[in-house]
Amino acid sequence: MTRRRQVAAQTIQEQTYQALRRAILDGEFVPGRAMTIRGIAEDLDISPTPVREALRRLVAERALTLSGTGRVSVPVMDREKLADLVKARICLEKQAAMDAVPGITAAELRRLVRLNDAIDGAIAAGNQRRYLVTHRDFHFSLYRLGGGGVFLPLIESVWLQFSPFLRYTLSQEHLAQYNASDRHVEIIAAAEARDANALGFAVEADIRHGLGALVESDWSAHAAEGDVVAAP
Amino acid sequence: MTRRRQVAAQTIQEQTYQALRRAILDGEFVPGRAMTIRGIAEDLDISPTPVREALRRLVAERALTLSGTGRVSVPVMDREKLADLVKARICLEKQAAMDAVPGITAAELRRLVRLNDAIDGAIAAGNQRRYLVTHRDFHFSLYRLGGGGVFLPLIESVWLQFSPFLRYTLSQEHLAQYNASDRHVEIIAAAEARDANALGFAVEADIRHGLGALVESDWSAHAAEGDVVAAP
DNA sequence: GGATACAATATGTGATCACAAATTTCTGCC
DNA sequence: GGCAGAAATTTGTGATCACATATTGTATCC
Repeated sequence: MTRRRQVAAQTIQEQTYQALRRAILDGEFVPGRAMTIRGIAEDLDISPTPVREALRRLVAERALTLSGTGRVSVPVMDREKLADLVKARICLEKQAAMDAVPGITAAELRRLVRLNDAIDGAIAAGNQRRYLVTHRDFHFSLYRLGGGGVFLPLIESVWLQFSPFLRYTLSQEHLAQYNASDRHVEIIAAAEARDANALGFAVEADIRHGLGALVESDWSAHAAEGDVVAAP
Repeated sequence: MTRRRQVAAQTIQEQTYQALRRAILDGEFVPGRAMTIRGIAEDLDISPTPVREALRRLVAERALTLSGTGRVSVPVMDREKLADLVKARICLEKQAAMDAVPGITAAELRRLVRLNDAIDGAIAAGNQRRYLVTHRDFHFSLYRLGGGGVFLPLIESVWLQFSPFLRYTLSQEHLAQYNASDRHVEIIAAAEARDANALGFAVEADIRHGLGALVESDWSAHAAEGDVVAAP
């Protein structure tokens, strides 16, 4: 594999970044627990340089946080931050959904329906990781339909910030409660109707009902820092 | 200087990042013109490593863009992107301003007044760079008063994306037009009244009247890529 | 002047190294 | 067991290197 950027070939740095990003989004790193450059490099069987650069990127995107001594970890969640992430999601994702309306096709609608079915399946199976992946895919399939240059990176940064926390916080009860009132169906209906206002409101309601409900709910300090017992 | 993070000491990487970030915000890099790691390292009299890492951060923050061959440059502006940046500013900064209301003090209000005077001075002097600096300071002095963990980095990323373009686009005419209807005075009045709704609307009006007005205005392709003749 | 081919030079990338500081482990004492 | 201190080890940082690729410069031809 050459080192240059070609359509299929990617730099080691980019591959490392994507692997770490995916792992963070899927909640594979315990919040608060430091990772080491050399540890990741050994895991991936590469030199530390691309790891360093990938970590820099993820810190810049707020997926990771840098300690006073240069150590890197997934940040621990707190209630104020969670409330801010909900607000950020609402303003950004509402706008992104509305901007997506001109790009909605029948194929995209079918995709959304399929993904929502997959979300239901993940919840029924109690599979948190699959829930995170399909849920994320559902939302981003919609937002990607608008212009992707400005809003998508902002939204991605926000998702990087709350997803690890979700992995350790969402109980079966939360998921069932969330799914009992399926706002995704409303999102799909508004998208089908190409009604930007209804779509914006449906996305906002989904966020408030989902992540927003966690702001006031009871999650232990351990869940915020990653419940070691519950870790896979 | 020790390499560890102490209250006063910063890593070379962090200093490099801050210097580059400042230069980008102040429009010192011509959009579209590639910079080189070794060039910056030579300018700053350091090795390429911290430059690489700083550039990675700035790419992640969308201040810089990476070409297919790994080259880094300040992105060229286009109309759709500018419109999206305006939308992103409105939703993010409106929320951040409203969240800032509980933190407004008399000293902060005096600071905003002083900064608005400085903006007027920069416009009267036809000093674009000073305008960019004071204008930015005005806005961020307000937004910093709310929780800084989520919204500030998002807003900073957006500002990193449009500020270089402003440097090469804003004419005296634009600045005078912008300042003829001083929305900052309205922002200050709403802040003084601790009226979150009025403040949110004032911030939105300011953005629409300022950056928003540029979406429909006539700026040449050269300005989007940085007008070499007009460069300092 | 423009196009082409080739040579020279520059560039980004990943690897490796050295070193100061941070962290962990070990030892001795109460 | 807890605490303190020392020793050992690990870690992040910046520097440097090698190399494949990209870019620039030069020569030649039409």
